[in-house]
Amino acid sequence: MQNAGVRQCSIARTLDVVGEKWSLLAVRELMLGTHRFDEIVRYTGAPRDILTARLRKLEEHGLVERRQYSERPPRFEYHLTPSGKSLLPIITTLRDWGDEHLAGDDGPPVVFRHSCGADLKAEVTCAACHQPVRAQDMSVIS
Amino acid sequence: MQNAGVRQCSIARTLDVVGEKWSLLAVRELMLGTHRFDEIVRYTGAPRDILTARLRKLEEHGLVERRQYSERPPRFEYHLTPSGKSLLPIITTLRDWGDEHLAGDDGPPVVFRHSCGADLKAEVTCAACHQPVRAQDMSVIS
DNA sequence: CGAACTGGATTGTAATTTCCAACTGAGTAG
DNA sequence: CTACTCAGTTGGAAATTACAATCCAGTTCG
Repeated sequence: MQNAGVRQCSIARTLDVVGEKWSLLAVRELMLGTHRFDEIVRYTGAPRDILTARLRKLEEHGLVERRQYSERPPRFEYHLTPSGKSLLPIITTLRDWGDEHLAGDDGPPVVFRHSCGADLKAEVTCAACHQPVRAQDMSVIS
Repeated sequence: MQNAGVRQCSIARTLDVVGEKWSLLAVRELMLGTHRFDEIVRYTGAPRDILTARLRKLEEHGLVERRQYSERPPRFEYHLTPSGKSLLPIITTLRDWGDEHLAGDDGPPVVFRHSCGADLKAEVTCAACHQPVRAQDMSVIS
């Protein structure tokens, strides 16, 4: 047997679906309300053919829905499914990490507004005790 | 000017650092307490040369520290810096999404234990109102 | 009417990256 | 002396990506 020892886990499985360079940026755009192919191309900078492939893959996995909004000429829009929308925590934690650790010397960050009125700054908390989670507070169960 | 319109944001910047296939898996291993090159190779399944490149890149960006723990023979260990440890929310949200949406035919092997005693299940909450964040509760500020 | 333009791709080719296997070098164990 | 380990490096094939050009079916402009 080869490949023995490779850790099978949800992290790896998730990365297989959304771990490629342009996938999460496309998801970002869809969350931001961009739904047309050409706009996603423009705002992400992705090569058109790669973006096509990524959108198809996201569709296959049920994260994205391709909706025809015009029959003649055939025109399509891309929308996140509930499954795709639930990537929000991933997007926000990525954004927050970048905000904190990479110089935002240029351009306005992507800002979400939460329904409570504040700009959304995510906190990761423990579902059991509701305290913010820090690396030093956790250990591994092998 | 070309490339006009590409959205500059923290999400893209973060993905430039940790957005490649093997980077986050290497970070996962380091969080799990794996610190030796060969072990990381074994547990992630990454090609050795690619892993070398990824670790170097993470080191460049200050997420990983390369420590020599034996001079003769020369032996090294990799450790997360505080900056690297702060990727925890990203890792946990990726894991949680996978747990929820991708068939875990073989259980969720990577489990963190929070200091409160519970298995860590992350919740993303709004730092202002402390309510869990859902996609429909947020809007975009362009 | 014809010309240019738009959205949504597909295709072809070149450049780049990835994968894999083999090899290196400095030891250590038997 | 031989085998084995760690921590990579190297070389070449295979796969993926980038980028530009093309296509098609309308729509709008003049």
